[in-house]
Amino acid sequence: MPKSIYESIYKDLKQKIEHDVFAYQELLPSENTLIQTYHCSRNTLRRAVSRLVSDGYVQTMQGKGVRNIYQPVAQTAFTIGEIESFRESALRNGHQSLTKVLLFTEFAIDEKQALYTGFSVGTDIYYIQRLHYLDGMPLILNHNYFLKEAVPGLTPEIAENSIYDYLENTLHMTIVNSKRIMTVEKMTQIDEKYLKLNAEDYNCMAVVSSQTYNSDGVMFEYTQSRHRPDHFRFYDNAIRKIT
Amino acid sequence: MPKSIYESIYKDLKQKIEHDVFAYQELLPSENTLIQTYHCSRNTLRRAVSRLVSDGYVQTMQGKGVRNIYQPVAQTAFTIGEIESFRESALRNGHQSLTKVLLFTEFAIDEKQALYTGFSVGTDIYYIQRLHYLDGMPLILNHNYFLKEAVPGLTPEIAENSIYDYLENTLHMTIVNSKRIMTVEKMTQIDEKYLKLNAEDYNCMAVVSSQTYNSDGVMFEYTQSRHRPDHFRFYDNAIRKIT
DNA sequence: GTCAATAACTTGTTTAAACAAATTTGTAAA
DNA sequence: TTTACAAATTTGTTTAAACAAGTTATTGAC
Repeated sequence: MPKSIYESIYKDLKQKIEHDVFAYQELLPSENTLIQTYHCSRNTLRRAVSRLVSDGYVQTMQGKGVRNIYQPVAQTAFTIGEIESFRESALRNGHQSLTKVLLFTEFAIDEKQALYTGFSVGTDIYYIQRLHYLDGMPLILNHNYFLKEAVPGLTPEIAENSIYDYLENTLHMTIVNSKRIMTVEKMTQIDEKYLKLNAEDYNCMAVVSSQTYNSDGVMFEYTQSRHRPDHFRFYDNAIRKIT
Repeated sequence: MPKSIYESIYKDLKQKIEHDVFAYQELLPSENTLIQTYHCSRNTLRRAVSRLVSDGYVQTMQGKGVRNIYQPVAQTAFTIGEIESFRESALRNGHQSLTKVLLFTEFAIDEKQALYTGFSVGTDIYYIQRLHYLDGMPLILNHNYFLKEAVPGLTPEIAENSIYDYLENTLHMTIVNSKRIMTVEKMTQIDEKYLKLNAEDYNCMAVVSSQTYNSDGVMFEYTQSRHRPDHFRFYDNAIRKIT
């Protein structure tokens, strides 16, 4: 339920673009026209449009108009590009998801871990290994490090369902942003074992390391997601920066 | 040279954050304070700050303030995250770059190519294969498809230096945005030959496929960049979307 | 001292207006 | 018809103001 005007306009325009109300390469109605359509101010409309620009849906051209450059992406099994849980992504793409908890433990961060996680030495952590299945096939091996004091009462049962659901709906935490780094790494024996891949085929994994912050500005999670390379796809839209 | 006020404020704040004028997890001065510092309106200041949010540099908290969450990333040889040429990226990270043209030809797009490039069937294209070296080591094998009518007068000599330099400074084209998809693919014999990797080590490549648009809303380039997996790093910051 | 209400301060949203800059359209002269 | 100029249309930038919503500091009653 959008709580602001610009969000609802953004969602409406986005939906119209996705459903071909405006053809590819066609110009959207001008700002003045859209202002009358939505009965809003120019700023509010422009705020909505600027988000479509960030999404790579449209492109604004001074003096000309706003061009629709949206083209639907061919969906593979798992496509990421936003902050969403495995469950959400699976649902959105119409797949069946299952999560198996391999390990659920807790410890304090040591010096080596502090380097790659970003947590301070001595921080108390829940460490969880989970295997995510999509339509019965193991796709992602997750190593989660959750800040213990920020995620009280976490249990293996919750981890088997959706931790993010617990965070947002039970603890009422708000997830804000997530810094992610994508790399390619050698497949380990653990990867091979759980993802049932033989290294003769692929011997690499797509690895997404992320640091996630809540609305208090606290980094409460570090996660390394190891993806089956043949079912991995990362989408991004970049806007040319000003020099 | 920033042409607008919000850009110069953005750059100044960004530079201050990178140079530790504000400590990690510290609050930035309040909007009112910064307005007085920069002698600008609240909207202009907020516009600058919102870009820092997009960059993952700061996080705004209603009622509290703006928190610095910037942490410098450990640089590997090649880090991407913005639209920039190989040359630019190499320079920025203080490395020596060299580009070798392997193939320079032209043809019309067929049906198969239309599917993955996004160009229409029959479109005239410059097709270029290039090998990018960083500090003497071959890192990236590029397959460029340039729209011929948008890039007139392209030569192998230009391709050996910087095509983007030619586009921007000679043709005065403005590059606006780029849709990118990151995947992991099996190493081909061509990859193996030119990147001098033996498949016993890594047998995969990090592949970035991109469609790039100019300021006229024309997709003028499709490129597949095949990266050596052990020197590849893709940085991204995601902001939680509204549902 | 403790607690609750109030005030002050912070960021978030929205509107209105003016001017700038780029493009397209219309008009009039050649 | 063509050209050149002016006008209209489009997006881009900036300012000002008002109110909303969340957090923190202060005040005052007990």
